[in-house]
Amino acid sequence: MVSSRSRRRLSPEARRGELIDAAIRLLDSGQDVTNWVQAVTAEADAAKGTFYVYFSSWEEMLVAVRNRVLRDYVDRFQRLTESTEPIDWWATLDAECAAAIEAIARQGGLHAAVFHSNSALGPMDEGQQDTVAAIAKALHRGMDEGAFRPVDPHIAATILFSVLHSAADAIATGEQSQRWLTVVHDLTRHWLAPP
Amino acid sequence: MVSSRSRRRLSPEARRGELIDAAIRLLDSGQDVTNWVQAVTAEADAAKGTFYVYFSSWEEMLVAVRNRVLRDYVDRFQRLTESTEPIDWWATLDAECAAAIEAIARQGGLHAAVFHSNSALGPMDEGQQDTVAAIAKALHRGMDEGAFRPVDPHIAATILFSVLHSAADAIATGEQSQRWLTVVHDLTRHWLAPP
Amino acid sequence: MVSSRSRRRLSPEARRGELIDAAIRLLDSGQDVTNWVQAVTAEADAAKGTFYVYFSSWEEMLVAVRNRVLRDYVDRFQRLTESTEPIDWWATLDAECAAAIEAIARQGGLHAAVFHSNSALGPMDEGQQDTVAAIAKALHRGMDEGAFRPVDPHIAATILFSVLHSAADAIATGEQSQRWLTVVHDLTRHWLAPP
Amino acid sequence: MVSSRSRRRLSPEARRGELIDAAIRLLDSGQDVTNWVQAVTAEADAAKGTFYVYFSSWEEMLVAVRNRVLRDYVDRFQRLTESTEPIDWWATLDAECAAAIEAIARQGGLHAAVFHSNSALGPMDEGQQDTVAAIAKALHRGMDEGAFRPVDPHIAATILFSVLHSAADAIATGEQSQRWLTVVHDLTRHWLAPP
DNA sequence: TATGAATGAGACTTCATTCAT
DNA sequence: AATGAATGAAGTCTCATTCAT
Repeated sequence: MVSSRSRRRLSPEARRGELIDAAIRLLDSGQDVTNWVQAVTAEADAAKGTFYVYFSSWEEMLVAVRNRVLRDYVDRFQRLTESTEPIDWWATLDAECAAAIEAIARQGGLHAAVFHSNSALGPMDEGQQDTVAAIAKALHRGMDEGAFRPVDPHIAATILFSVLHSAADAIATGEQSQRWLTVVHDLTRHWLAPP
Repeated sequence: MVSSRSRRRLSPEARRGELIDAAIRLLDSGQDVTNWVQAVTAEADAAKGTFYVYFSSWEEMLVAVRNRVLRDYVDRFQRLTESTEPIDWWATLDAECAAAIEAIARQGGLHAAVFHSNSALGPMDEGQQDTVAAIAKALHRGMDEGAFRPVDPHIAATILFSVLHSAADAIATGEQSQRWLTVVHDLTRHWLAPP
Repeated sequence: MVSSRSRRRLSPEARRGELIDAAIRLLDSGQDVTNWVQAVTAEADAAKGTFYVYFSSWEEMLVAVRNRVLRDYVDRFQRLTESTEPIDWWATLDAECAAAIEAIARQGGLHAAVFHSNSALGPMDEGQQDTVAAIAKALHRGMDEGAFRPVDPHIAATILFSVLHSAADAIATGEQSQRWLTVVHDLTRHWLAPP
Repeated sequence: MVSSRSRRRLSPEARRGELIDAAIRLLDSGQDVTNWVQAVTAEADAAKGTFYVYFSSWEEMLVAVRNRVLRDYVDRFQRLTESTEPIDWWATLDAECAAAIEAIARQGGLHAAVFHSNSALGPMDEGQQDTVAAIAKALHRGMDEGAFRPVDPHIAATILFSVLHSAADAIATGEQSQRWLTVVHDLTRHWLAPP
């Protein structure tokens, strides 16, 4: 062993953050890790025991990762909903779809771990619900302003979320992103545009 | 405690079938099993070692389960594609959607295991691809016959598959199935009906 | 590693017995073991995992050891109580005291582990209670037959048990057994002999 | 969460004393503590590291606790031995027995920890020997003054010590203290009273 | 073919102790 | 003197898989 790490004393937030960062990096990398705690602490240049100072189990870390990942989405849609400027809903929808697909497809392993994990967190856990709720709120406002046809916003948001995921998964496994973007664009137009 | 079972001699196919049945029952039950081989053999009233007579690893069993589960779907769509009768595409689509959602929602754990499994089989594994391909073929014929608007059949099938899953997941976690069926119906109409 | 142990297949009772034997041997040896499961399985020429086939934790093994050790005592006193022969109570008492002290002193580590363990088993656990009860019953009969002064049999048995332990501990740490035997003899005479 | 404590500066003796007090409180409480250093420092409202400023290991703390606990007993018997007043030996013996039983029974966990500890300190460790020696000395003087029958004082003291412990254990687990006191009283009379 | 006792690598976790601040 | 974040050796336990019967 070469890199004799010397005790790095950090503030709890900093260390916790470094651990989460390391976990995201590994999750994202798609490597086939079996010993996650060991791998993450190595990646974060910390001792194995340090992990358990901040997380009482690997599950708890997954929750933290999930929260950090979803926060991004929630924030974006929240800003949208709270904005007082006039919004070009269709341009925004297209942009968000493209951005989401691109982001998910890029960090392949991460999203699989965060969303497809068959761990203690069931399908549709809290974090995911928040995201869907944020999307629903935005759609709701778009309907109020007449940009979208009235449909159940919660269900529509859930479907949208799921479609974007499909697209990203497909793109991540090698399908052409342009075709998918076109189809998604076409789907949203036909589905949500007012007559 | 003397077990009532002692060397039940079965034909290999029968024994293998019993093991798969047992696995499906357990997978479907949604119980939090950690020790799968042990649980399945107990459920099938067989000894642990017997498992390895028929499957060389747990992964192999998962493949067998997956194949059996997907065969259903594939068969239905195949029959549709091969039929020479005239088909009422919209009635068929509605019926298939409703049936799929109902089936997936009912057997919650099983589908999670088969589709969301984070095991060696990646997202969009072979079995799933077969299913999607079967749906795509059916959609394709529907387009040829003018019932559906022309869209990329593979992508459309993938999206449909994913939407049905979302619906089933939502229903399984307690949402009202009627509302979802309505929205899915509405979505397919607007998306796929010719102008 | 040299002694490549080859899979020895034993009946569950035999294997369980071997493990308990090994545990008793080690406990008795007084060695300072930290990793008991590892040490016991090595001593029993078994794999570590085998331990957990028969005991779900080290505590459970301790209970088994305790039970086996105490069974001896209980049996002896039971035989005494159930005998229909006339009994020379004082000769018997002296003999039992000497035998008990000798046995306990000989297997120093074992009794310390079994009785002084501050583990989940509180002081005066079930096994110990059985032993005391067996002694009490014998004393009771001795009183009935007029050999002993009437005293509370349960309390007297408890005290006797504890005095014998003290004696054995003292002898095990090097004190002269003859002096102790004399004092115990003298104590029982004065305490229990009828006026 | 900002702790209200911040660098309470105490004199070394005071801080050491607080730590021992905290340890005694916890040991006495009978709670099932696994993490002693952590528990004691929390109880003493000090930081974990502070423990090692005053004790170089947990064993050292146990020694300190033991010394403080045994000092009480030793002092009482020492005073007895050194007193020049005439002593009513039987009244004193009864009183000491009752007091010891009561004290031990009350602080159940503490005495178990101090006397039954299966730690590095064997049975009959130094502290216990001091106590027994102090009792022996008192008995010795009582014999010299003709109050007690001559018996080996060291052995008698050891037995007495052990009997008192039995009584306390029994009372602590719910038996009636009055019965035990009576039997102990009766035992000492018959055993130690001159003819 | 069927069995189930046996295996052991390795995952998970703890906690006394250290040490930079 | 006091702190508490960091450490890592070492313990407990699991479970897919093997193999003697």
